[in-house]
Amino acid sequence: MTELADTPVQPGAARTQGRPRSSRAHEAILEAVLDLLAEGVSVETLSMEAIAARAGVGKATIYRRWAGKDDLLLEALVKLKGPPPQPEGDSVRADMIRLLTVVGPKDERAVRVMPCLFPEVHRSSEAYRIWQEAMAEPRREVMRQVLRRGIAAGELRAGIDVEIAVSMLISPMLLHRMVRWNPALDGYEDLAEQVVDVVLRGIAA
Amino acid sequence: MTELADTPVQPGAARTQGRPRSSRAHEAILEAVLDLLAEGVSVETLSMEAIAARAGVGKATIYRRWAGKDDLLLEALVKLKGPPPQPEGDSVRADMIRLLTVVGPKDERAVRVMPCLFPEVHRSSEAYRIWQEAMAEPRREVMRQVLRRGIAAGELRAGIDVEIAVSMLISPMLLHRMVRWNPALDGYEDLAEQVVDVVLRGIAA
Amino acid sequence: MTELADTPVQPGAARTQGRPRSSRAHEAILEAVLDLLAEGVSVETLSMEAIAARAGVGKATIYRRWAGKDDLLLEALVKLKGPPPQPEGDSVRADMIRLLTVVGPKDERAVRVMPCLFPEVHRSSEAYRIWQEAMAEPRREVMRQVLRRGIAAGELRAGIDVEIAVSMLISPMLLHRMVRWNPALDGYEDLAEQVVDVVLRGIAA
Amino acid sequence: MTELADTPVQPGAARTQGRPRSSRAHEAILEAVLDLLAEGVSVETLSMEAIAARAGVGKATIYRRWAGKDDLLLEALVKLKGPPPQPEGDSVRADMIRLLTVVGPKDERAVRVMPCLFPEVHRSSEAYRIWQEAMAEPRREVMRQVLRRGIAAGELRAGIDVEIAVSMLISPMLLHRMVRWNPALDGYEDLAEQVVDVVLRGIAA
DNA sequence: TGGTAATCGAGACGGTACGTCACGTCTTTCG
DNA sequence: CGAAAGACGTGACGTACCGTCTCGATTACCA
Repeated sequence: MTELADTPVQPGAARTQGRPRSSRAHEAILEAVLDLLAEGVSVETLSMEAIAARAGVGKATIYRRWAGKDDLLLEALVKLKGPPPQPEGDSVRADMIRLLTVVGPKDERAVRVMPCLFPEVHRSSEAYRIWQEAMAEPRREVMRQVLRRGIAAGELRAGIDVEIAVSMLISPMLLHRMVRWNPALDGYEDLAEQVVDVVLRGIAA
Repeated sequence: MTELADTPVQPGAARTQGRPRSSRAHEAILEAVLDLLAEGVSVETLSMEAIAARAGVGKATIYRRWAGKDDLLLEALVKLKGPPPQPEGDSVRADMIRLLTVVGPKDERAVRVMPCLFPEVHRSSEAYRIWQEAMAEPRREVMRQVLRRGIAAGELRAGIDVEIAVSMLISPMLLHRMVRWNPALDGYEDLAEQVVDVVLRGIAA
Repeated sequence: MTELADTPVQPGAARTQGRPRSSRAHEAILEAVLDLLAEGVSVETLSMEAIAARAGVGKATIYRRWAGKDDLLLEALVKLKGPPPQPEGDSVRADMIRLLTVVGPKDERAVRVMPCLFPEVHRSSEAYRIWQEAMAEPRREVMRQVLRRGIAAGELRAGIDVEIAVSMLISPMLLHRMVRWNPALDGYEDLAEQVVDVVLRGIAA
Repeated sequence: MTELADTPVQPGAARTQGRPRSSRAHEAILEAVLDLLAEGVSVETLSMEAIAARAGVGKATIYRRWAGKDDLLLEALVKLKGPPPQPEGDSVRADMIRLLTVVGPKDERAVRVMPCLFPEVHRSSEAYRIWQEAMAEPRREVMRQVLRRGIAAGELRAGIDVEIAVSMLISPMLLHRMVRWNPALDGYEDLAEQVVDVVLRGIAA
């Protein structure tokens, strides 16, 4: 295969000498990971060799950038999820329901990958940090703002604990999407609505 | 190593001829899995060879009993968790809080293993089935009964959806224990109390 | 590929437990080495992976038996050379010429491999030992006997140093066959004759 | 590392444009090769990357000058050996013994490298050519002259084959020095003398 | 009581993937 | 434009496990 072109990655970094790292290779690797996952390869059976072959890249080129499979997977997933959705401000209830139900266009792959990140996130503090910063915290922050707006508007009680409310809203949805924790909920198309209703009533003014 | 004795396992099964399977080997294998996990071996780096060596058992003896690592791990975890706790019936609130905070004596190992089961549970329908039957459903059932008792006693509104309430109660605790999903909640020793309070107010009569 | 059958190798050795090593695999590996060499693969470009693939064997099966490529090559060559030729006893001169010119049926491969053993023999004392015992010494011994018979018959001077004579007879032939050390000798079909004549005259009675 | 100065090599060559090649780099590379060998790195484990690093040179700078490792090694060895010794003319016997026993000051490295050249010399006709021209032929030529002088002086028979005599004299010494072909000769400090005596007697007038 | 049959620990089997290393080439910046 | 630096695709290295398959040696049941 002909070698990848050479747009440098990290142009302002300390490394200035030598041939710069190819951004095309970088992208090709991340794309290969997501492609293979989309084709049904499970995260456990996903091999670095297959990724390298699919990306048309040497294994060393992957290991030059990421410490291991988990590291790579994490970045691929962060790239996949993209920025969190923004509330429209109609009402706390409507905003919340929308936030809990938005599904990105490629979320099919995300649903497959996310459960596989749990072991890694549980084990590595670095993975945990990335995961929190890139995925969890931005989404929590959006919900905090919605709740605070509700408090300011008098919809919600002033003394409520925003963190707990956020966790209570997201957790059931997350577990349901990820591992279908309670099969009895499978029929609920309006699960988000019901969760929001219970929590909002629980913290209403 | 000297061979394990041979108290038969599955004494009433169809296999009647030949040497019966050693129940000592069975136990030794499960113990080896839990020991290795307790010693800090992650589930991903846990190898069948290490298990066999630790248990003083041939690899074939493991594969004769379980289909693979996931299968074995699941059984080890079920054995570890034991039966779900029983409510004492004081009040819905007190029972719930107790159910959400009980920690078995060996739960240190369980916390380590559980996140690693998520990928497997997400992928394999058989693992999902076992996990639901042996771990999730029994615990959900206990909580359902508490809630129904609350309805019968007039503490809770009659029309509430028990399944949703159960999921809303457990999910934040589960995610917190397993992956510390919201780091802001780390300081809450009374997290269970607060979650229960919000939900109960949300579904109060 | 179906697994190789299971005639044990080293039947009297210390290892008695476990599945015995397959002698078929052993043979297949050595054959693969010689086949690849015969097909023109140089010793430097000969890879363990190619050997394993050709032999239909896992790489571990090779490394279980030999420490590395050199070790394996040495055994393959010893197998290739076979036992040294035997003199017929006509006369010292005729016997010597025959010994110096005999070429085994597969010597084409031997000529290719032998020069490649020199670095290894020079570096590893173990390789040196095997090479001496299996290849060099048996051939030297045959020549010693011929010379001693010549002394006993009065053809050769009694005080000659047999070791030096042997080295002087073999060395020019060896260097010529292996690296064509002196290109001016290329045309000599009767090189062995001439070498023998000079040495015999030099040590004649 | 600071760049090497740039005294041009080949000042009169066709390349006139651009920066001339640094003769310092050339020397540094050859020195690096010999240094690494002297430090015990075997020829097989000697890597171009290590040479470049030791010489403070980019790999491309090496490949710009030599086709590969063998090419480079050959030049390093030729540089190491230096010109062949000159006979003093006392007598054929004394000259020969001196020629066969001279050991250059750095021959320690030469002894290590020479056996490693055999595979290369056997395989590559280009390596063979360089080796013959730079190392073997000059030394053979010196010995031819000594022998011819002996013939002219009536010391040696007129009809002898000089090429064969040369090969017979050098070969046992070469094999002994390089691979200790016959361990029984290890104790001979006067091996050269004995070899010369046998050959001279064999070709005496 | 002696044969039959399945299991035992042990470890070799053909494989796959690992993470590293070196190859020889290519692409930067610097002098 | 040559220099160093170092990334590139390639491919072999030697190791670790995978899940399967012999081995000889134990057990139990059943005749």
